[in-house]
Amino acid sequence: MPTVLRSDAQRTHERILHAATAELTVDPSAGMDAIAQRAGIGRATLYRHFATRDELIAALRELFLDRMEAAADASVAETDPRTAVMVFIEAIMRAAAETCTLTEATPPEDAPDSRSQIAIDRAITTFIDRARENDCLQDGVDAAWAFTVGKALVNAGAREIALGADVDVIAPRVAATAANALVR
Amino acid sequence: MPTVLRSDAQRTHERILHAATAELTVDPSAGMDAIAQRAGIGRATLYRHFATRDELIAALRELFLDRMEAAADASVAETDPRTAVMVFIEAIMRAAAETCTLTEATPPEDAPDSRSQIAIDRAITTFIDRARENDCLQDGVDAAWAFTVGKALVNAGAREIALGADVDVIAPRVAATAANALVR
DNA sequence: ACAATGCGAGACACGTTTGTCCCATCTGGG
DNA sequence: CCCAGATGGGACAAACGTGTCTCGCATTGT
Repeated sequence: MPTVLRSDAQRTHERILHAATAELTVDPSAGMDAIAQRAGIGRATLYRHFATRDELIAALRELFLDRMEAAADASVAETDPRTAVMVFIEAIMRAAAETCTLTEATPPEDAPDSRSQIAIDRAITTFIDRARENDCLQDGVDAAWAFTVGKALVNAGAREIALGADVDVIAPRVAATAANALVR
Repeated sequence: MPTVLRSDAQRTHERILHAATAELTVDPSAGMDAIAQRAGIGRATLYRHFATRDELIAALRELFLDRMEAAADASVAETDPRTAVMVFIEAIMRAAAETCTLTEATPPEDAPDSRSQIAIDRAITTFIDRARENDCLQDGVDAAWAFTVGKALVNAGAREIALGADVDVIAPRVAATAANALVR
């Protein structure tokens, strides 16, 4: 694998990311064979792009964290708590539908993920504090629970989409549901 | 395996159900080895109680559907939509924590599950209709979405509990969050 | 106490998945 | 045009999970 990819190889690379997202969202224990097949490539080619299954999953996770970080930054700008949640969640939802997955069976492990995790935690904390000030937080919601609920709903939405539902109908719906769940 | 179990065998049987619930909730692709280990028994013993992994999962599913059916019946009695959701979800949540799991990677498959599935569908439909009449349904919520959201939240809660959280704090919290998400 | 039953541990065969390698073939960019 | 780079397919070993079996030891219930 040279340092720069040829145009067709780059296309393949992205097709893999997309296929892996869809396949793993539907079945987190999907094998390399199933992923390659969905991507419409040979298994050998898949291994040329990602040496191991773990490496592929790590790449997906990395990509997703980037998108999440961007969504976090964008949502901190929103002053209204409810709008902030909706912007944040909808962005994440669309990201999850395109090229990424949340770690389902594999929690944050023990690695703190340094980089993006921090930005996300900060965004959530900011949102919680702001909502608390405005007294529009639902009872019993704290940062940890907000994260759990958001993750659960986005995963559910991603699953729907991977199963054929339309992003443009699911994403706003997930955002609205999350907002209702967390904010008064 | 005789028709009636000896007292110790019955204890083992329940320890298996409990351990399998916890293990599979955390990692849906957990192997028989991991389950046996968490139950504190040998792998051979596990196979004496459940001939195959599928059989174990089917038993779990069956148990859970029973509990869900009971919860459904109880919640139809509630006239207030919000209360109905909370009663329903909290009951399911506690059931999921004890001896059962929702099918994560394995959707309803193609088997309609006849028996309990019907009672559950009926409960959800009843609730939706009633809520719509009272005009207290959140925008964009229909039966399918209510099911998806409920499932996602209960799964998330079950995961927290399997990871060590207290049922008595999680169950009401999940119920409240689900109610907020679905009902105005 | 004793016989039936349940249990743990380990060995085993089998199928599936992972990851590697090779070779023939196709394709993109200079 | 041409060749380095990319791909597909197939063969392969190793690792892993499943399910079966056996043997010796512990527990139950009478």
